[in-house]
Amino acid sequence: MFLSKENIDIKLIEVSGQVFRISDDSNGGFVAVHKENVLRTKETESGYELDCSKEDFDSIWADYFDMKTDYEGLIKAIDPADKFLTESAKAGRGIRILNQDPWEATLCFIISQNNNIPRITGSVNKICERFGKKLEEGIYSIPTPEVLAGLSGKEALSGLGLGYRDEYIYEFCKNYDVYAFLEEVKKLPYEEAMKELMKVKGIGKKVANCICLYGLHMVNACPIDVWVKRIIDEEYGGKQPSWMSCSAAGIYQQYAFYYKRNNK
DNA sequence: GTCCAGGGTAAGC
DNA sequence: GCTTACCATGGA
Repeated sequence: MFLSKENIDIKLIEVSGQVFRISDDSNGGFVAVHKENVLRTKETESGYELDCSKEDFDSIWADYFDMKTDYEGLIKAIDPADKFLTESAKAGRGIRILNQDPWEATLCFIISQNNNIPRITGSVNKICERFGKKLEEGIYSIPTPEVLAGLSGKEALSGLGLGYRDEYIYEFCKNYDVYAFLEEVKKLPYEEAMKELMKVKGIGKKVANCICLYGLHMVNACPIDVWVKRIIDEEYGGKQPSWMSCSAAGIYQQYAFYYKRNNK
């Protein structure tokens, strides 16, 4: 089906640092993997040609791409006196906060700590290839927590570039009923969800905020990493701007993160 | 060789 | 509560 390019830009979403399961394909399009679904898209002038039916789009991908949220309205609500956020939203218009699978977001953002985006993507691809389910030629799902819990030890995760994070992943899968745990956390208000997530060894404040934002779609969650710290220091004189604690903080954070990392 | 990357833990104060 | 050493890895 055809998806009109109204406040959605898959290229920007791909490079915005929120997801590690969208990639370029060999002929100018994109491949997105969500749970065990694969979506191939080709960009045209006015939108995207998607290789799925309207029924599949409505039941699977519309929620994934967060089509119900009014991003245009959020951009209009930005204080015009805030030059940095205004510029960020202008540059990042089309970015949306995906509804990733909660376990996918948890795994990817545990890997993300003290790491960089190309390396994170590499590790995620490798762990999918080694332990995930083959969906198509060269495309694998995120491995289930059960599969990882069934390994003989964290040593079975070596060679994936995980570094010291291998233990965090293995122990979490071993000690928790991961899906049930994340479902319960999703029902909690933000502050309590953060508290529960941070009880897990390897999940601190920043990673917990990423799980809340990208996996549980709590868009008030505002992950503060080295780039957002830089934004606070260099763009706001060291004082955290009020939008970082508003009800859509995570969405504005995404525009700002993208702009700071790519354009400045 | 050093520095950095979407940080967190544990130990020390 | 707040600092600090240390953690594994590859690219710049």
